[in-house]
Amino acid sequence: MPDNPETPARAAENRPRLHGEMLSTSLLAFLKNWNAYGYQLSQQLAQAGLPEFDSGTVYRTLRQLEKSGFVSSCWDTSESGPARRMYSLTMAGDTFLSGWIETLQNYQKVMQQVLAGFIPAAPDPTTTNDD
Amino acid sequence: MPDNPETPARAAENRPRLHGEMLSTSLLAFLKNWNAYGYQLSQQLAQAGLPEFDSGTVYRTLRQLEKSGFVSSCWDTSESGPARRMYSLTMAGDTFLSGWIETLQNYQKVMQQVLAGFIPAAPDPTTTNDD
DNA sequence: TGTCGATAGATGCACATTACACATAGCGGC
DNA sequence: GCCGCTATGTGTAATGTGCATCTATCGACA
Repeated sequence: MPDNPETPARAAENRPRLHGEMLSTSLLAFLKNWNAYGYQLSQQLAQAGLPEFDSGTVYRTLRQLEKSGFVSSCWDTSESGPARRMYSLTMAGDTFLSGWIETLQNYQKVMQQVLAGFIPAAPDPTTTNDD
Repeated sequence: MPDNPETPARAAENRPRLHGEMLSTSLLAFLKNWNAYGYQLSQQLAQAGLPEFDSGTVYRTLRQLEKSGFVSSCWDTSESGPARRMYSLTMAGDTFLSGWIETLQNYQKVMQQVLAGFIPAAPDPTTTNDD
């Protein structure tokens, strides 16, 4: 039994988080058909019903995606207000996004199968019957 | 454009990874209907078609899940060979898993809607037409 | 003019998470 | 004894993340 539920494991909170690749791929998805800038994307993530992401993390993630070659950016000063860094999806980003969609669908399929009991947890040689 | 594609961004590889909460929740799902131990779970993740996870990470993740109270464990010495740490899902783990499934489904729904063009990327006040 | 708030992007710091290599130990075959 | 497989774990460096904070533009308002 857990002796200390006071651990810094943020997963222990009530609200599940789907950070990491989830944020990256959400951003890529939003950029699939439209160009957008960070502030905009940050708001849309929240509006879409996804858990809120830290805006600093969003900006950083976008720069990382650019370094990886999945998006490209340029400054947009056509509107009033602070300049915006407009992002657009690259071919590499589109390819990566497709691969992710595949992986995600497989992941969800596995989850459903496991939860439905279609995948037994013990095809191993030694254990004849667990639990 | 990315000046240096040689960055350590492992996302630039061809194979998308779904680490983080994905590993935790996959483990919780496998433990939903059966008890199992780390070595077993590590193999089943690969057999299920999910990307391979580092076994050290699997063991550490299981300990973290235990600290969070989502799984409980006890040593199993009934079989020959090294002792196994048998894990089982707790009520808290089951609750967390349900919440995750919900979040995951919403995420995938959003991804599909975005990719299908149902969610425009610019409900903002200033920009009238991006791109 | 000066200040405030909203927009827009970015960084510093502390800590969490992860990959990779490696360590430990039980057991079977030779 | 030695090796390989099973089974679990650790050390460490790199990376990721949340939070607070910073810069800067612009409009409103006193």
